[in-house]
Amino acid sequence: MARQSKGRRKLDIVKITKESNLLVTFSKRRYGVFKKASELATLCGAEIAIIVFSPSMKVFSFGHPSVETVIDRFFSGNSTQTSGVLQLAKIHRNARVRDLNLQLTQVTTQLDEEKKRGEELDQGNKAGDGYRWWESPVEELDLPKLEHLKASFEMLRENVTKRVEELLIQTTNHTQFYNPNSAPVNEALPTDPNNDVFDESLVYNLGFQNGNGFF
Amino acid sequence: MARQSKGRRKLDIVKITKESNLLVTFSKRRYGVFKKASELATLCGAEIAIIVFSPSMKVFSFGHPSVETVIDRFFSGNSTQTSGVLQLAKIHRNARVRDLNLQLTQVTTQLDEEKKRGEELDQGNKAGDGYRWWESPVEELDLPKLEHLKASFEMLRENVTKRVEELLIQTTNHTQFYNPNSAPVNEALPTDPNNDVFDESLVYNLGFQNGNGFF
DNA sequence: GTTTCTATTTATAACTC
DNA sequence: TGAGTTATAAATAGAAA
Repeated sequence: MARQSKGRRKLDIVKITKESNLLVTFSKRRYGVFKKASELATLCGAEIAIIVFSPSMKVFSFGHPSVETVIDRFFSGNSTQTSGVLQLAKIHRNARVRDLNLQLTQVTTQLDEEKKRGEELDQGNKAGDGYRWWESPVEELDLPKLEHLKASFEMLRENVTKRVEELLIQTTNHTQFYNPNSAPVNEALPTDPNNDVFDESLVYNLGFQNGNGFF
Repeated sequence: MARQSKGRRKLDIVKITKESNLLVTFSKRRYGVFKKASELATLCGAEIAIIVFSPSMKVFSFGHPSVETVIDRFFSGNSTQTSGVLQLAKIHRNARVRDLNLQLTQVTTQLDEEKKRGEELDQGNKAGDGYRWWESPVEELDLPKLEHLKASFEMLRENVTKRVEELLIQTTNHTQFYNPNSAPVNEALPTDPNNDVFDESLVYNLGFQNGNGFF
């Protein structure tokens, strides 16, 4: 007699093309991830926050003890009045300066190697300040080096972004669109809990029930 | 010959008491959750951010395309539109289109002054092979250079992120900054799995006010 | 703290209703 | 849509290195 199902099939981890399958898979796997997270929190007493945007940009979240608590802690849990997230990001960054210093040293070594390699390919133009080391391939880097590189990159990017911010505020009249020192000007966060996108996800989340107690 | 292992045993989802086991389990399951998240992102084109605090309050995070991007979008409450630094970049581009020449002139003039001032402070510090130019004051760079730099960051970011994910799961371990004024929460984790919450976090999130300007 | 090696338990892809 | 089924792919507990 014919099998009802071929059972679970191996699946390559590449974007699912078939829309219907993608939807089902997203739903199942999101559930799976949340469940795993819940178990991790319970088993190990860990705190965890997960935010997921579906392909259709719906929001789903899981937090133990709450998303806010964890994210707040992520940014050093030192939120003050103005410019909350920005301030927290700064604090967090400052907290890592010591580590970054060490990392930068290692990155320097790595970059010197890249630089040297680049010079072999283009003797005349790649030495000195003009050498665009960041365009070099990263395929041959190992994980620790990449993490160092990334950490350094994050700091530099923040510095540059901050500077661009300053330039914009100083040299243009667009501060009404973005002013890090004032309250958000748009509908950034609704005040009414019954009137925002999170509630929608809440409704979705409440639709789940399982025996593992993560709802 | 006796079996080396009894194989996987069923495990109740309650807090692990044996310290050594808890540690091992945390490590393995954290990896598992991150991997699942990575697959979800790849398979479904979803955006996802995870932040985990270990029992010892070390931080681990995973994000696709980045933790910052997802959190930023989450707090902006606008899942269709960019905000924060991304919005800044957009505004920036618009500003350039509208008034490129004037802006550049102004910025150039302004930066020339700052550059001069910076050089006075930085005399003789910039030469040499080991000069870490990315530590130099960003104030000395002009707008075009900053933009090039920023674009390069994005490229590097993508390369590195992609590579790291290939190598498995990006696991960023920050050293947590303790706030002496805040009470430790990890001890208060419920042992009852049913105390885990999904929906409450969504409500509580509304208390987190500033959704703009992550950087 | 991590990783390897099994034996099992779980998760889940494809299908059905 | 959402909720089961089934056969198989994956994850992982426990022991040990």
